[in-house]
Amino acid sequence: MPKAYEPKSFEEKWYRYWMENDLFKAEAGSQKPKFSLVMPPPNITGSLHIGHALDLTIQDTIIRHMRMSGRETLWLPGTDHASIATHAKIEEMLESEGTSRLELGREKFLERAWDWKRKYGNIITDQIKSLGASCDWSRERFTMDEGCSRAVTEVFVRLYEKGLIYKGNYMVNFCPSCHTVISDIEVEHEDVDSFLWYIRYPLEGSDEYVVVATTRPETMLGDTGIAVNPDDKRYSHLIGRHAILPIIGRRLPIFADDRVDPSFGTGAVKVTPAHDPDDFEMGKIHGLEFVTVIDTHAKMTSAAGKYEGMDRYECRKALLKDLEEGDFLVKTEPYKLSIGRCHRCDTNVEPLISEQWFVRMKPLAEPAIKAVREGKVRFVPERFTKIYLNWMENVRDWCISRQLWWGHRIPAWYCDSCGKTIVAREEPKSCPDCGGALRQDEDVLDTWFSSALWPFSTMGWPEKTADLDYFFPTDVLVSGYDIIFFWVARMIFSSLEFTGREPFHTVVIHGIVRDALGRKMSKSLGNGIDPLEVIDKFGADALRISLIAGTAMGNDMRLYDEKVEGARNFVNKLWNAARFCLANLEDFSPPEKVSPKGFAGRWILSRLERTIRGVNDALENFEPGEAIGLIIDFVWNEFCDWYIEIAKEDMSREELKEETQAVLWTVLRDSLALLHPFIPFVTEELWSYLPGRVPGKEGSLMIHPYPAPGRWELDPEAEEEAQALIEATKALRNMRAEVNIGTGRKAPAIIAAVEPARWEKMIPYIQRLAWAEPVRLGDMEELTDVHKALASVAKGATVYLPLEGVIDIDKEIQRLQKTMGELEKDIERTRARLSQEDFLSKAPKEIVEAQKKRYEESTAKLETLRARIDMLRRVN
RNA sequence: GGGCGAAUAGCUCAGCGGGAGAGCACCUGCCUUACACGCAGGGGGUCACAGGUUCAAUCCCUGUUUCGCCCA
Repeated sequence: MPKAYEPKSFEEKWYRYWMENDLFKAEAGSQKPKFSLVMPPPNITGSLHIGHALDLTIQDTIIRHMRMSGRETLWLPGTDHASIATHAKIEEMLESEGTSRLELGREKFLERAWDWKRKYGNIITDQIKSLGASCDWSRERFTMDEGCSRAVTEVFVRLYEKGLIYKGNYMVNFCPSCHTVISDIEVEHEDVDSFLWYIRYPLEGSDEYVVVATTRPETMLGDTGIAVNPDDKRYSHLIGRHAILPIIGRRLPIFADDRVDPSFGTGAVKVTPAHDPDDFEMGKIHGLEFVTVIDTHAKMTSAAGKYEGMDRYECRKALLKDLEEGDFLVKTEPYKLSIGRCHRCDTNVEPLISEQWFVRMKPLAEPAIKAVREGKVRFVPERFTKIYLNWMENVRDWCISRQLWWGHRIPAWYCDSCGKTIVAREEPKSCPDCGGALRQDEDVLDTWFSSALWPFSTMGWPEKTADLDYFFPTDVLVSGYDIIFFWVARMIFSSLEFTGREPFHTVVIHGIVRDALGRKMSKSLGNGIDPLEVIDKFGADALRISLIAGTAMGNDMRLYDEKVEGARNFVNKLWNAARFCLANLEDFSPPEKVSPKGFAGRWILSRLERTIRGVNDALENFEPGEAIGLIIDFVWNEFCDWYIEIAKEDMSREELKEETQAVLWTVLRDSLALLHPFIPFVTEELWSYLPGRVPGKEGSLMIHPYPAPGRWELDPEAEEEAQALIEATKALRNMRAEVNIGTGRKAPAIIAAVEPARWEKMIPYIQRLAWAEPVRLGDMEELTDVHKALASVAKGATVYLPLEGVIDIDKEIQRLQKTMGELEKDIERTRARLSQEDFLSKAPKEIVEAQKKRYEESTAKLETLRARIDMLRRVN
């Protein structure tokens, strides 16, 4: 075995081993209770980023824990076609080849896209493997594969037939750069510093004018009215009159509408029904003309007159110049305004009127709200429930069509002769009404329309399959809070609508991984951390620990090298602890039953039991950070720091050797098992060296039972004895450090105990742990005049460090007084508490008892110290 | 404008009604035959502020401040 943890030497080997032995493979219809998870499908365009690594690590921890706990587990992986992103990628590629999708045509374009998918689409799945993800690759799915596509069509047709999908002309968000409409939640709002331009509109048949303020002057070319608030006295005389649109010369009716905020600008607003959502509403109500002046490429249309062909911002510049020259521009003032940007490309979104497909959300949202309210779907942490409900309760219709080619093409056909629309599962040959030729809708569906079906489309829905029957509904869904609306919410209502079941009963929400400075990782900042590089440098297990430990579910976390380094150091510690154990287990074969007689063995097993209980509790509550923390603490600070050191002593004693071996073996075995869901590679590697491991795949740690509560005896007496030993050892080490006696250097020690008999067996350990030689044990009552020594109090004993030569009495008294000071503070607090009637009567019994015990122990220690100081003073 | 989260050691963060914790950093001493990716010892905190509930508050409630996020 190598002297240090070298992840590269075994990670690949074990993943291959698990795969070759089908250990990730789930069996539908198994006798065991099932536990299933679907993996949020990563994008085929992307490579594994640190957010995936976090998401996957949490899932793998959960699924491995459940698998070891005896469940038939399915973790279903797959990838997402990512309509916009992939489409853009292919277009980019075509552009670099000097061609374009329009030149190529739809069919050729799709061929290229599929080629691309086949070539690069699996990069990410291979990367997932390097993390150790134990998902069932035999069930891997792709949102555009045959089955998932059939589910999409089925869902579309059913919703359409139910009247829950409709097509219509509405104001939508158009991304001029992606050149497609996007849904409301794909628009990101940001406050930016801009201006408010005040423009003078002359009144018809008069020298007067009305001044309107606007944040988007270029849209004025499409103005078809002016609105004021009905209660605004300043403008009531203008209602019913007309203004003349500068430059264009259009007559604009002036009307009242209570949507107008009188405190905005001058209180009079220009109305551009074709380019603003509020104006769109007003335009419909007041029967205004709709003049589109900006097209889908964000260029000015012919209706913009001389500005035709200009980009919207170019037009703004030119227009403002013209307005100024024509004396129409009254003033410009700084203004903070909220702009909408495309989620994917950051381009300013353009509100446009366009004919698109929508999902009617209200009827679908209702059951989805109910399911969460009734606790049938539970969010962890709970606070995300409110976020979900708030969104679902105010959800607007979902625009699902996209002006792209890569994706699920909308199963709608139009008859050019009679105008009929046919929505069907199979392509119709001709118009059923008039027999005319049909043409399919050019658009594809929003990617999220297909991922919304993921939990059941992947299991074969709408067919009745064995997987669906056995593994659906799934149990848990793990996801980041950034896609609660995009994905989680949509899966819930889709599943309820089409399967009648909740897709999962628990949604575990995690935060996002940030850089060392707490910044969100982004391509533009270039601050992304590549998980593969981290794995290469520190190992997958180290990365996994650093993503899980020390963070609470739902909170953001920072990641940086020092953190991973710390995690790696723990794995190395485990490695070496195992190396020590194994080196001492060469002639050992596991016994039927392990029940140590010595206090040390009883102690560490008792601590192990407490750890097992804590870990199981934490995992049940989806607190993997808490769980791994408990194990690390146990392994490092109890097993390594104390038990192994004690075992070194016991191994040298023939009568204790066998028992000690059994304990070392047991604690190592259970620790590896406890750790396996978190750090699968190194634990499986170490497991393979463990005596008693069953050969073959049955012996894999992956399927070894997870340590469950009740495995070992709690032994408060042994814990107390160990505590006393540890305290005495620490007291001695402390005093030695005080007078610069280096570690390893032998120095005598004296222990004056209340019950010396109980300390006799401790002496060899104290000798070893505190480099004490010789150790003299005496009765506390009798051993009171130890001169020329430093003293410390431990539980039930005074510990002396005798020194040759003269000790500095004043300094020693000072040191003891410092300890006394701390004790006094504590005693005072407990004393005050214990003297309160209310405390004694109202506080729980255990608390009162604990306080009493604490008071007594502290007072005893204080008394000892006081006596010691008196003695020193006397001698002096 | 509405909602959510954070505020705890120099830094990063756990904890959360009864003794202020970890890792890193820092200081001191050690290559002690598992581990220097380590060992031993140490310093360091009015748990943001102000009220309230309680026998008891870092933890629960109310308000305030600062920062971050989501929604409109």
